[in-house]
Amino acid sequence: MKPKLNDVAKLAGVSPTTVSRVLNNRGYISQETKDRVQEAMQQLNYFPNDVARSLFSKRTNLIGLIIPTTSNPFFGELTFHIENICASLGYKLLICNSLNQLDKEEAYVDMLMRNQVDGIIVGTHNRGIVNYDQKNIAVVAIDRFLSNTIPVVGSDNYMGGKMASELLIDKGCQHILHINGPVELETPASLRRKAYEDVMAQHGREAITYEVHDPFNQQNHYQPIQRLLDEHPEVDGLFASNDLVAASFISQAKKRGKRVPEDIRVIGYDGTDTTRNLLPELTTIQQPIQEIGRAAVELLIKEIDGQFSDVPRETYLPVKLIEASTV
Amino acid sequence: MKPKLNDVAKLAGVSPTTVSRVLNNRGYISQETKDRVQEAMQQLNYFPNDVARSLFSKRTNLIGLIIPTTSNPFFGELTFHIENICASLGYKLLICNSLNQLDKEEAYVDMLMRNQVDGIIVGTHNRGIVNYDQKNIAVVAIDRFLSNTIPVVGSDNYMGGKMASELLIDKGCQHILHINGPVELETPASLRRKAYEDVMAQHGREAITYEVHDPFNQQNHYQPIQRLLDEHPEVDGLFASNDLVAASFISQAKKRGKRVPEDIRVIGYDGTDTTRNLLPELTTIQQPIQEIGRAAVELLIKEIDGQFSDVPRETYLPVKLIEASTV
DNA sequence: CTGAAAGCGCTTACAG
DNA sequence: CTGAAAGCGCTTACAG
Repeated sequence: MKPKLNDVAKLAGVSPTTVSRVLNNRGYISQETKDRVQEAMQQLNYFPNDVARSLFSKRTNLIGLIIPTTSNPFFGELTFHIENICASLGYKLLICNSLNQLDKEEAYVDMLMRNQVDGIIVGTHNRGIVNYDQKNIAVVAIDRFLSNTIPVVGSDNYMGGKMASELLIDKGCQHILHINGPVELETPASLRRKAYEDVMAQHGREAITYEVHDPFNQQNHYQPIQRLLDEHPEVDGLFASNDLVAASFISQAKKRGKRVPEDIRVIGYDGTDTTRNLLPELTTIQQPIQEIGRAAVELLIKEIDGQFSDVPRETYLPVKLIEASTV
Repeated sequence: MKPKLNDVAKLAGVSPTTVSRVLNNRGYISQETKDRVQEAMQQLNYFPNDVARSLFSKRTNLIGLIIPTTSNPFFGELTFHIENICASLGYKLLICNSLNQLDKEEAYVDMLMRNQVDGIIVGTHNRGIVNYDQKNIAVVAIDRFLSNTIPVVGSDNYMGGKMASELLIDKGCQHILHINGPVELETPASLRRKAYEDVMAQHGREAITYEVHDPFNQQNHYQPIQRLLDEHPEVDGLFASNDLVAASFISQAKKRGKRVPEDIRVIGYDGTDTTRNLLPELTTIQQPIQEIGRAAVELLIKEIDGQFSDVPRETYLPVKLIEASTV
């Protein structure tokens, strides 16, 4: 059987109270008993049961992370950074891949609540249906407005969309199209689209956006891209709202004999390490993923600690243009 | 305050025992009290505290997953599938990115033990230093021999290495080189290398392997690949032990004016969805990631349930050649 | 400096 | 069919 605090107490010839005290380094204890207790712990190979501690303290140091899927490189890297930062601050991560499915997200939130997590970081699309406000728990959202009170962290989407669109203009493209996820005004990411539309308007161009329904599922890229290429054979510039879609577009365009960048210039969004490794030719707007993760965790912990007033409602971190050879 | 079981009991006018019984649907209870209790739970918005339950049951339904990093597409996808399968079986995943650092891995194992996880899935390289055998906990390893008793799950590495090497031979390559991680005989993945060496020997060729020290860090690809290209300008076939290294190789070779596949044929290993999306040209050996995840979880749960005799020591799942245009 | 008691929110024998 | 009691492994007032 696993040794428990009481076993240590007996072996050391002290009360459980005393063992707890040396464990938590709290209160006055003579060096002698401290040594004796520590030796007993060593001898028994004792380690404390955090479940019991949590029951008492009402703190689990557990954080729930709900994202579409770690399979996606952006979320895979975000998860890595968030976990890393959590670990350095003494928090542990419970991971939930919702695939943007509402029923799954709800089930995950229930699970997290029952497990008494101290807070939740949400990076999914649920059209605001899951009501986090009523849950009475610390929440931070990544790139998504969940409610009027839940803080949002993300990249400077408008600036990113602007930089991408203007770059295509500067390169002399005449027919610049855009591919994005489903329109949802509540998402900061739709600002990428807004920026594209604004830039087009400024230059007297028509803004044409095609929608990919679930951008995380590669299967779903095919159809809209085919339609786009069919309906707009004149396209000579494309801004995709994420790198995977940009990659799909490039493949399909090449299959039609189009050359990139000679015939069509392409720019993506995200700039993950994985994309940079696998497709270094892709010009893209790079999100500061580590910083987004850090900000999300730090703000969440402030909420957990009750310092709500220190938490800004919106935090947008700067993006960076990575110009490579598809543009 | 969060309502607790006792609050429900009071509101329903029954004992806590009864509430617990309807919660767990155990024992005989009249339909009437059942209804009354359920109504009280609804009214108070009650949900049970799993921390308290775990303390009693000595079961957390928590599984720890230790991997190098979810940033890597293989591990990102593996994590997704593992979490998915866990969720469908009522288990939750605590994620640990060790970056293959021994001290981190040890700290994570400690943390997991204190949190009373029911089992651990390990997918990292630690040269067998962390002694999982002594930890007295259910463990399954992904592609790694942790000890004589810990079950291993992985792809059929030898077959994969053989298929890759033979394909290059079949395509007429004369100078086939290999890039792999650090040699460590304890890892099943070194079978990819062994297969390459065997195939070369069978065809009277010299086997030449270059090592990338930490294949998960793209920075580390550069030097060995440069050396390879400097020292073996005659190379006309390359088998890389993972797709990211293959991608790095292709980029660097192209910068030297080499054409792929005309001058050098290249084949990778892993075949993740992300690679298939971003670099569909890459010929690769695809691992059955979902099946690996499923097997790992199912075996772990068998261990947790004490059915140790049903758990095979080694499970290797079949790989698949995906032939595209780099070969 | 140290210990006995009560309690964190549940569950399960044991009675009735 | 239902309840009082004890306990899961810890921690913290409260005494001394």
